[in-house]
Amino acid sequence: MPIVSLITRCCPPVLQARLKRADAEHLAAAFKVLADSGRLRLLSLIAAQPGGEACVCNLTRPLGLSQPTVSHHLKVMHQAGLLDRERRGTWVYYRVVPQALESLRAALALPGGRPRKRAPLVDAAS
Amino acid sequence: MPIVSLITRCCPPVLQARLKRADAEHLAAAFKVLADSGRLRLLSLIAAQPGGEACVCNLTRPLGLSQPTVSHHLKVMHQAGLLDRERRGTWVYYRVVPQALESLRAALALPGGRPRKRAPLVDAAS
DNA sequence: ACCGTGTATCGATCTGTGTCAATATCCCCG
DNA sequence: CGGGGATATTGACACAGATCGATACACGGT
Repeated sequence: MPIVSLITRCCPPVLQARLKRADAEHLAAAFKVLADSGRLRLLSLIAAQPGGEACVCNLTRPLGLSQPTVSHHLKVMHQAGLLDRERRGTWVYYRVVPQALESLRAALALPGGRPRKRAPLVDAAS
Repeated sequence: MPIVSLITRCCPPVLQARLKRADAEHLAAAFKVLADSGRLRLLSLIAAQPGGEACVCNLTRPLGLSQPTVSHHLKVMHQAGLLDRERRGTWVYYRVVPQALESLRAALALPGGRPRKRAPLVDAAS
């Protein structure tokens, strides 16, 4: 089970309740995945690609990392649930899973923030 | 300059634009601070304390870590800008800096989400 | 079935860091 | 100003992980 799925279903926001040991470890594992500049650039790069997807061949050069390293990072993020992976012929395409980032974002929510249902993302003014 | 201050003023959300190398490194450094279960539990524990503050002596035992280790984690988070530090007599009190977590949270915002102004941190209904 | 290209794994290395015991520093109080 | 408790620093160690070259695997075309 990808680590971010665990986050989504079990971990309250850090500042909202005393984190249980296991929850803290899950969250830490998830943030560890983000705690690398190469991976962050990969996420950003993939998301910026037309169609929101990219194959490894398009990612190696702009990152300045070797192909094995890029492949390794992609694997880590895929296993964490941050990236979707799809093979099409010779190429493998990765795309960002927005909900994954969203659940990590939720874990950092401030306690004051209303527990509001997800609805009103569209705000009235503008 | 604390790392999260850098984030606040320079880094766009990861999925919003291609991250520059330097921005990616700053963000990674910030997430690295969160990528430890002990530190997450410290944050959570401090925030849950009455008054939102805690001295080291109140943190060592529930974490099950040695005093030097706890002190080390607190220092890391303080230098990162996640914790405020105040000495009162013999004791040192730490408290969470909510905007710090907020700016990290902002970095994970989805590209669709509107760039809403920062204003409504204090919400009307208590 | 082979070959070439794209991707993943392996093995090795090297840096970073979480951890603790020991020790130093700071501060209050008598 | 000396003692004791609270916090910080130091030094050492072990483990995790980022990186790369070499190599294995997968797929499509010929």
